[in-house]
Amino acid sequence: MGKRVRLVDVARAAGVSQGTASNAFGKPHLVRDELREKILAVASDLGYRGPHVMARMLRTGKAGALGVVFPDNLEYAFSDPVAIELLRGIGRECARQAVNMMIISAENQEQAVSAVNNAAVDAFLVHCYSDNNEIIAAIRRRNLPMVGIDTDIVGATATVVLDDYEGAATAARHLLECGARKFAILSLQADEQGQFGLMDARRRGSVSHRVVRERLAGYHAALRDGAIAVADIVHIECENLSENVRAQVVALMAEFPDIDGILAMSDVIAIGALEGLADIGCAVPGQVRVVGIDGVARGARTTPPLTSVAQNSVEKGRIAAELALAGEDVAEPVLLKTRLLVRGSSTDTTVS
Amino acid sequence: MGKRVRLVDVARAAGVSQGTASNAFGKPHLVRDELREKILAVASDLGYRGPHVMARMLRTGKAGALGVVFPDNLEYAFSDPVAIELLRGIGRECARQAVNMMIISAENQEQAVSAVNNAAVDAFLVHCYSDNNEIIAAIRRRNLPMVGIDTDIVGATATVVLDDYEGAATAARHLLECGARKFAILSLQADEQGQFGLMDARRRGSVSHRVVRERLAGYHAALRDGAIAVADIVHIECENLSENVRAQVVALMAEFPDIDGILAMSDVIAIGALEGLADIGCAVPGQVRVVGIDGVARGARTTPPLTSVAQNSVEKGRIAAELALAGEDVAEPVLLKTRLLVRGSSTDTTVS
DNA sequence: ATATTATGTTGAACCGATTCAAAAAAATGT
DNA sequence: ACATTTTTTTGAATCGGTTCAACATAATAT
Repeated sequence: MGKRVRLVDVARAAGVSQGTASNAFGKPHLVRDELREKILAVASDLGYRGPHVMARMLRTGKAGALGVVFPDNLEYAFSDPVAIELLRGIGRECARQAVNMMIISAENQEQAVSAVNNAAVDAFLVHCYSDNNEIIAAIRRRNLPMVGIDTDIVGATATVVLDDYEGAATAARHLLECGARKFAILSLQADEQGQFGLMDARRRGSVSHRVVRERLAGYHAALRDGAIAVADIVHIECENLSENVRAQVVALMAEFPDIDGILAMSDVIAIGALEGLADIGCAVPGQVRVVGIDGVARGARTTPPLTSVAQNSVEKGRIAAELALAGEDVAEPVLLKTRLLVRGSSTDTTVS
Repeated sequence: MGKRVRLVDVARAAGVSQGTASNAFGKPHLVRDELREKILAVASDLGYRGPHVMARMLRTGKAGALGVVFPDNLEYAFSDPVAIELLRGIGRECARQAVNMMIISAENQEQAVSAVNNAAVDAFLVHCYSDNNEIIAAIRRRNLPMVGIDTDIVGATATVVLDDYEGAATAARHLLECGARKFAILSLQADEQGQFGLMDARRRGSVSHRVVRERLAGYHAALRDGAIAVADIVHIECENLSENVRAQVVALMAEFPDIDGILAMSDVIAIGALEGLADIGCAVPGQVRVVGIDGVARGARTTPPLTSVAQNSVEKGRIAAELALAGEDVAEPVLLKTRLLVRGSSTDTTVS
């Protein structure tokens, strides 16, 4: 049970100063070849395992890691297809910059705060929907670069968001062109708690999640331009889980059988809607037309294939990671463009 | 641009020793309430951000993080459904134990070695298929607990694997019962390089990936019991990507039109096979029966739904994380059981 | 041969906490 | 009032490196 061999032990054994021994490992070009090899040989003899990671971090102040936080829901990060794409993009940029990826994990708010406080990282990436959050406050206290994804966090170094307004408007315009006149909007949850079911005007007026607010505004603007009154739209707040939406849509169609256009704020929701419509034998796109947002891979395999306003989540994650690691303030949010992906759930004509 | 406020500054300003100031943060019960509140107040006034993470790590030697390494293929970790389930399980256990999850990321072998060397973690989890690897050597050098998933790593603290032999045998027995007599085995890649295409007996004899070796043995044993000669089985080595397998299967059926049973070593491969069979209008399960391994969610939605030998990858990840964080040597590999999930790709009778 | 520049090495300061034996203060028992 | 026990507080040692100004040596220029 000998003690760990330290750099100073190596230096002594090799008869050099500690500074030189350090350079032999960290800045090899500063040490004469012959001497460096001797030092390395001595180190190897002594069983030195190389510089102690934590000691190096303390001295240099660099952790070599990017913190990734999903405050809303942590298990969720590994089940939602969009979150996984985000992670893939983050991972890609981390690999490029030779930085590790620290996923902050916790079971509850309190634990998350201490997880944030104990994370040895150089910057934080936060994916969430709104700001009023203990965890965000803890991150802010760390005084490290912090980049928000899909949300405006007050005091963030940078923010990366989808052009949600325009994306939603595109979806709505598309359904109008396809001939839909009676719309249902299947919203993502509007705030931390979520009140699933019919969404009245008051609730729509106090949406705290940026994504939901913007998409709602985009839908409404486009529909108004198509001479649809907002009051005639049915709004439903959904959990982002296909299974739950499926049942909600069955109920929705029972109550409002004349609905012929469904605007879903995510593909997961849209897929749930397709399943629900299939359950009640409702023809898509014959009777009801459906369009989602995200453009997830699975949408290509549903029956009918899902029309969606696609985003590039991998790239979103990558850019966010890049900005976080750069650490420089970016005043304006980075706005990512969407792309309409027309498939069978909105119109028959484009059967490939 | 003042310097960072340190604990010693707080201690001085509050008129207490540094030790007491430290306790006020880390071991509150050791400090008189009144005094602790005063220290915290002074700290807050001075703008102290709380104990420096890296300094604490250096002193205590605890990183509060679990390293997760995917040496074979890093982008892959976020695209393979099984790997994601594994990550979910690891995340779950990390959350339970209030430990963060450090994903080691790198673009190449060399970078990965230094990523491993720079990771401030308390233990490593390695998911890969074989041992002869620079990265594994680097991890071993760190002298931290190391748990292998799906592979035997020499010198690992513990190993968690599927009961691959029995699982494969189950799959083969099932197809025999369904009446298949002429078999193709679609193998995962056999070693680091992978030689995709027909797999001759020599190559089958020198498989370095444990998973492949075991599953092959399991298939063969069961088929031999069913009076099928190994020489009559067609072996194909596949990349674990549905798209590639799809084309391989089209070619396979052209060359061996009498094949009526396909044993796929993963569901991703099996799904590719279903697609390829659909391309050439081959009836499943009428003409060819297919069974995969893994039991991924998507298998429930293919046409026909995929029969598979299911494993619980989430639990596999969770157990591995638990063992890594415990850090105690476990001599025998932990063997996880499989469960046959009969669906439409192997037999018509069980249409639900 | 001497001045100048480039290269290699040294040694002490520093990064910022936690820990623990010992001292001080407060509480309890007789 | 004194001895004993318990609770608080202290202060210095320690974790294990990296950095940088200063010094020494070697190489090149004049």
